[in-house]
Formats: sequence, C-alpha cells, structure tokens
Amino acid sequence: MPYSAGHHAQVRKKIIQRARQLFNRRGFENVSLAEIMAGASLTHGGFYKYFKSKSDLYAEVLGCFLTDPEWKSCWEGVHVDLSSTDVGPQVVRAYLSRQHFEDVENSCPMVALPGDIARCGKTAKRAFENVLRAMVDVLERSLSAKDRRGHTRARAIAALCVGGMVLARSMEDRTLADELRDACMGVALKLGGWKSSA
Amino acid sequence: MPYSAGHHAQVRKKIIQRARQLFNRRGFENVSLAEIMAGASLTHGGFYKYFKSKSDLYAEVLGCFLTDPEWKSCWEGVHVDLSSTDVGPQVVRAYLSRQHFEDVENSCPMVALPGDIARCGKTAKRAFENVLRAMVDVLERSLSAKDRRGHTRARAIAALCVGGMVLARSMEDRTLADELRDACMGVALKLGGWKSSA
DNA sequence: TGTACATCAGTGAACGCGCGTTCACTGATGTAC
DNA sequence: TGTACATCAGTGAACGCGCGTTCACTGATGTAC
Repeated sequence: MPYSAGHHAQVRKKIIQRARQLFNRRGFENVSLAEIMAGASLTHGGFYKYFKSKSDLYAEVLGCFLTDPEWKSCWEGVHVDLSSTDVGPQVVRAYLSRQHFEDVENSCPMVALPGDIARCGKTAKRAFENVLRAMVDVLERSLSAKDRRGHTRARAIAALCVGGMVLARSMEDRTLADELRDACMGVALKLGGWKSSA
Repeated sequence: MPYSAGHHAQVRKKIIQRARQLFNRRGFENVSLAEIMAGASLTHGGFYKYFKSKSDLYAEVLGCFLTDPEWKSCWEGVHVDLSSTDVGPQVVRAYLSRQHFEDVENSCPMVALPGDIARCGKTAKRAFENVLRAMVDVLERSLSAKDRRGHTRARAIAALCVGGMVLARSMEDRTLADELRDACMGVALKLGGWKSSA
C-alpha cells in the first residue's frame, strides 16, 4: 500500500479547492483540466485518478460549498461567529462586504455562478437549496418576530444579499457598485430590525 | 443593389433575437453559431456577413436589452404600462411573476447570465448599468418618499427583484421557489409603500 | 417585356485550435523478508 | 539494515470531437437598356 493513507484525499481536496476558485472566476467552460491540475502541481493526465469527469468535479465543487464543515474556508475572510446571538446582522454585513465583493475566487457561488447552477442538474440545485435553507434559518433565528412574517423576512433578506451582490458585480462604475451594496445592506439590516434608521 | 434595403437589418435582428434566447437558456459557450443561424433559417457560413465574431454578437445581445425601444418584446408577456402612475408595483409584480420565472429565453439577462456579464468587458457592463439605472428611476418615481431614502429604497427593491429570481431559479424544489418569489414580492411592495400589510 | 449584368446574401467544405478523455508507461513509495 | 517487489500516483503523447473562422463559389435579386 504505497503512499500514505491520507494522500489521495489530500490531493483530491487540493484539486477541488483550486477548481472552485477557477470556476468562480471564469465559469465552467472557460477553465481547462490542465489549469486545475496545475493548481495542485500535477499534469492533466492524472485527473482521472480522482474524478470520473469534469462535470463530476463541478458537481462536487458546487455541492460542497458551505455544507462540508471543512469548507468554512470559503467564508474565511468573512468573520461570522455562528455562536453569537446576533449572527443575522453579521451575515448580512459579511455577505454584502467589500471583501466578498472583491474576492471573486472565494465568493458564494450563488453570486459567481447562478447561471451555471440554474442550468445544472438536480444534485447541484439540491445542494444549493440546503445552503439557502441554512442561511435563511440563521437569519430567522436572529429576528425578533418569530412568526410567519419572520420566515418571509428572512427569505427577503437573503434575496437582498444575493441580488445586491449580483448587481454590484455587474456594474462598470465602482461607485455605483458600492452604493448598491450600501443600500441593500441598510435596507436588509432595517428589515431584520438590527438598525434603527433607514 | 440587389435585395431590398431593409433585408440586411431584418435578418440581423432575427439572428440577435434567436441568439438572445439561446444565450439566456444555455450561456455563451454552450451555443454554437450553427444553432443561432439555424434559428434564422441560415447556415453557419453566412454569420460573418452580419457580425465580426461570436463575442461581437454577444456584446450586441447584452447591450440591446431594454435600451433599444424595439426590444420591449423582451417584456412582452410582462404587461407593464410605463405611462401609468403606479409603475413601481407593476414592475415588481412582473419581474417576480411566475411568467418571468418560467420564460427563461425571454428573461432579464441579469438573472439568466449574471456570471457572464460580470466576466464581460466594459461595454456589456455599461449597458447594464444603464438598464439598472432606468429600472431604479422607474421604481423611484412611484415612491412616496422623494428624498435620499427613496433612492436607497428603489435600489433595494431592484436588488430584491433580481436576487429573488436568481434564487428561485436555482432551487430544485418548485414550491420553495414559488414561496421565495412571493416573499420577495411581498417585502418589495411593502418597501415601496404599495401594500399595507407585510 | 425581355435579356444581360453586377451585386452581394448565402452555402458548405476545409482548416486549425483547444480541450476532454484515454492509455501505455514511469517512477516513487511503503511492505515483506 | 538492505534488497526485491507490488502498488498505484503521476506523466505526457495521442486521439477525437466540436466549433469558430475562412474562403471560393453559387445563385437569387434588382437594375440598366
């Protein structure tokens, strides 16, 4: 049994990590296996020792976002303390932060790859459903209104985060992009009751 | 001067129209020139009589959305009367409608192709800035508060529309997708002061 | 009205490139003795 | 400790396909006379 037990898993993880960055930045089609493998210091031929196909890798990249606890690195720069009592406003601020705006490679794929996801198979979509449900849950727990209205609000706040970032990323004018993020952040915090003035 | 004067322009428009549908549905890379030209009952070779390159066509497709008055056909199914006094709620309802959700081909590209746009050149981004500014203006004009707060709110409402649709399209569970649209619509209308209860 | 002609829209074969995938092979690693 | 070996990670040439782009050619159309 040559090569240590964890070697395969370790390299596999490295490939996924690099793939996620590249996919986030350029989408599925514009990234070659050679580039991905180079990120793990390997050549393209070895790819099939780890994955069945490129699509297979893609599904895995999408699926493991946020669901795998190991993958909190995605949110690394985005200091959210999930044990804190006011996670809600923290999530909103982090999601709509300048950092998340700029760090495309480690971005939430809902912002970086929504087109790809919508066109994707069931597996990827279901993974995203789970991610979204988790995000909405976290938001809802921080709301004062615990009724049906809270549920609706939490969903709207999530949409505000995603929509604000999607729009900001699509603008050429940087100032407008910043103002958009600010506007969405303000309204989202207000909606959550985490900020007094609009 | 064989072929009538309008012939070239007419065919060109037909190509753009078909391209927009296909790009919306499958993104840039997954659509071939042959398919696009087939939509205009032509073969692939003739393409270069109309456009310099595939990217060129793409830029044109993105750029002409909503800005060209001819292109209101994009919103055809989405009856919005721009002369009406309460355009705001109409836009919100139309944008987050089941119809817009289902009609991917004639969808707003901000929802169908946000990744592509973010990765695109200045031209496309600037075109989108204009579209967004127009949308925000329309929304703002329908708001009661005409101050700075109105500006912020109008932007948030736009983000709520886009974000709600992006999320809905990424869900596998149809019921959840519908509830998301509903939630965003409700909150957006409330934000605009176009609906009394949340 | 009819005929010759010039123009240019449209055709489809051919080219070239990139890239996903395959495969025979190399060589590094840990094990057995 | 050292040597032979089995395993399998990794290599890189080769294949095949799709597709963007080019190009020489066809043929439909309107004009001139």
